[in-house]
Amino acid sequence: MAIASPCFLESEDRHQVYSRKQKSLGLLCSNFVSLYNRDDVESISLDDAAKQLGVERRRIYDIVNVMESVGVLTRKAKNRYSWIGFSGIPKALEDLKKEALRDLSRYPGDDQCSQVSEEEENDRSMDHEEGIREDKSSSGSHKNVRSDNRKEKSLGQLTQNFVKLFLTSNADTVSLDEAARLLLGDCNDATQMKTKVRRLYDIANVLSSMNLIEKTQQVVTKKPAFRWLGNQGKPDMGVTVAIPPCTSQIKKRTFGSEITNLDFKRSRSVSYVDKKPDNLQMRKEDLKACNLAAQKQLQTSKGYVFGPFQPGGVTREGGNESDMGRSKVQDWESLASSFRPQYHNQALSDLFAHYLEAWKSWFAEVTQGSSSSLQQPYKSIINQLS
DNA sequence: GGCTCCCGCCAATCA
DNA sequence: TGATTGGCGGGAGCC
Repeated sequence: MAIASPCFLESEDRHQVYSRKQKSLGLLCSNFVSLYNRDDVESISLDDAAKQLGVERRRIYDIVNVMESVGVLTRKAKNRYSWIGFSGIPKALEDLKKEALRDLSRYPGDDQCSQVSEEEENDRSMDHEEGIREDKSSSGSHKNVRSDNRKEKSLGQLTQNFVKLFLTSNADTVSLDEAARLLLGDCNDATQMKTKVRRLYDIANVLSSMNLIEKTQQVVTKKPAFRWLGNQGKPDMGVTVAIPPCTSQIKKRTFGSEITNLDFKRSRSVSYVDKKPDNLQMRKEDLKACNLAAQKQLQTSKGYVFGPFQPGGVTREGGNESDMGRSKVQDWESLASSFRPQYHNQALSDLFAHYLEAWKSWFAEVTQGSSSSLQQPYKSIINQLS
């Protein structure tokens, strides 16, 4: 991690043009991760983070709330968080998925996520957060109601509900409008929608920067939307920069100064997308399949978590052996014999090895009990790839 | 001109 | 009661 000299940056700042991108929450999140994603980091002071990153504390609250809700860090005390790291994401997502499924069984046929989440949110604040943020103002029901209402609208809770949409819905992509509508339930108030979408933009930026989702377009409408990338964690953050405590106080927006983050394009790592069916309506059988897929996630010795595997173009559910198309098998076979990638990059080699393993297990599952004549072409491919 | 989302006000909550 | 937390929406940058 490179931390530029603050004073150097400040002198450079004067010649920089104000850019929104340089101050985005996503970039701030990347810088935050660069700063703290180390083995020796246990405790994080928000004051310190704000100072190091050259942003006001308010912005740190935004990103830690989102990060906490996906298990990257956890609140320890006032102004203090402990760093868990990206290894905490799979567990948090698993918990979220369980909750979402529990919600579904509690509200069969109800696709209004907001309604589901309200009750569950209270459960979470008690057990998941180990009572740290337990509502201590238990005297007076009005206060409780207000507090719950506030919690319910929190960025962290909204993040979890947003993530649940991906974990349990059939949609490949979700636009923020759709997400806002689903999370708001029956409420169609334009102002509330606008506010909710604003918050979802904030959340989406942070989640994108953690590679949990990526921005894309909806196929039909071409509207901007987000696709779930899964919980592969964050392999590498690259070089980022922390910033200008030379300017002792945070000023109001002034153009051409206060560059708090350097702009850099992170190359996205390969994503391992969870299997996604077609529409946003949650159905029990889909959820079952979704859960099954989650159980099959493979964790490599490197700590990366890969999504469920299935060769592209093969329909597994609802298909039978003969449907798999012998011609397709022949194609793979010829491809495997003619194309042999050489990966000099260790990460790619690991990834390839992972997929080979996944392919083998998928093959074993699919061909279980099938005729040996059907098995033969697959075996041939595996042998060649090995 | 609509989308995106930074920014900071200020209310709620905490210590 | 001062400090911390964070919901909220105005409005500016971006496309």
